[in-house]
Amino acid sequence: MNTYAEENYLKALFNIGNEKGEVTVQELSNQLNIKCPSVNSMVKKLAEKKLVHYESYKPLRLTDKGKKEAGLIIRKHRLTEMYLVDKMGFGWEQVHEIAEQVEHLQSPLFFDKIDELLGFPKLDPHGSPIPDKHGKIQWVEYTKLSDHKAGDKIKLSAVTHSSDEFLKFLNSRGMHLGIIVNVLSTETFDGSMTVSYGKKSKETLSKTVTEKLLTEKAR
Amino acid sequence: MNTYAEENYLKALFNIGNEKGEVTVQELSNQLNIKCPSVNSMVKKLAEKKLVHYESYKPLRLTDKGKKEAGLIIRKHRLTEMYLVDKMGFGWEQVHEIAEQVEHLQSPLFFDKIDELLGFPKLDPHGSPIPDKHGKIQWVEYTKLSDHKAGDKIKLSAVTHSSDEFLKFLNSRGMHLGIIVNVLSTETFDGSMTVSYGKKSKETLSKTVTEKLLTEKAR
DNA sequence: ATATTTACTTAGGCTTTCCTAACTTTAATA
DNA sequence: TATTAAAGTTAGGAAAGCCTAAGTAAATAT
Repeated sequence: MNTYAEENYLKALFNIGNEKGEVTVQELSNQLNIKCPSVNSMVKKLAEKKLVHYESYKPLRLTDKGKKEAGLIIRKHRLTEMYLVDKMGFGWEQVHEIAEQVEHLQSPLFFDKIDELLGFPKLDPHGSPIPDKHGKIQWVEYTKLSDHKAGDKIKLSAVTHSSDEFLKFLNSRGMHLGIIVNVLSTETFDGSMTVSYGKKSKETLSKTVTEKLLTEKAR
Repeated sequence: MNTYAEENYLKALFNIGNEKGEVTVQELSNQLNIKCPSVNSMVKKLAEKKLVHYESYKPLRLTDKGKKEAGLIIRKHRLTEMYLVDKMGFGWEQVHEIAEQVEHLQSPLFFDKIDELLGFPKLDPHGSPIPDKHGKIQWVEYTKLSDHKAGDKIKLSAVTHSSDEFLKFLNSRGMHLGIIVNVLSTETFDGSMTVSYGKKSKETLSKTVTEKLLTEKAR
């Protein structure tokens, strides 16, 4: 069994690894708000537990065992988020903080029940895939809204960041998963994009926003 | 804010204090499975935080502040148990373990929502009172089944122990809160009691059991 | 009243997980 | 290529929370 601290490292390793491929000590340090020397020694400890491939001065990688254990923590996180939104009535901007704590609970019974009550969901409220019981993730292919061009008609299917502020921003613009977005124009200068969706006939979104929005072809 | 360990001490102090009035280092040690010297130093730490009245070689008592904070933890515990039973379909024998972990979550939002979804319950699934938002407990007057005599007709309203085994034992006998119990006879030799309830016309219960069952006058 | 048992306390140590300060290795730049 | 900057590492230390061994106070028994 891993400690609370170890679980947080595994999760961060997993998330950064998926975004950027390789994980550096410094990125882990930033993500976790823990200084590099501390990260360094923890990572060596995880290497001893065969959870991380570690070589001095080289980037970090999770082992298969590490990936599995990280996946199981993320599974608990995402199941929790889904439960909080679907069954308890929380907004998608409220659930990350709570799930961050609930994910550390040790009770297969509890999470199996959540899974069952939700009908074995495949995605969390932010559109992220929920790892299966073996910690395996079924990747879904999304394209960033920022990669689209005028005339494209796509469905908003996921967000890459679940911070409170970002999601509140989306709420204030009436944006939620499932909406159909029409790209009206793009601005090469700053990468901003003008779109229409739902009742909004014209909204301009900065690149900071559009690159955090993931889409699928509208069908 | 108190640590996880501190919260467990506060809770134990509160529970033992309510059962026995005074709390000794040794009882805390037993309850928490932590050796006396460790308990001693933690208790001194809690005294510095003004949560416990501490004098060398004297029994321990929670301060008002300590009682309040302990009450708030127990509130979270009992709200959680109620939620697990009422909203998630767990059995009353399954929820203690889970609530033991959930009670440490720091999220007023989460527990307020639970409270609301449950309709602001006053009792948990074991009949224990749920402390209010100020940590104050509304004591309910119960009498032990073991204090009753032949001819008494009472309602089973609470249990004093929520261990898995004890509750499974009650389940196996078809006993649950709310049943009306008729005391048929008592045995002075070993304190055992023969009762009828529901579809059971004759069941004998040992004193070990009857003194853990709390009753109200049946109306 | 003294001796013994029991309960509590002190002393010192260990592990986990974090820190700062001071290197060392690798990568980037001149 | 030599230098500098950046990233990673080692050394040493602190706080939390536990432990065992040994001592002291209080309660009990003789």
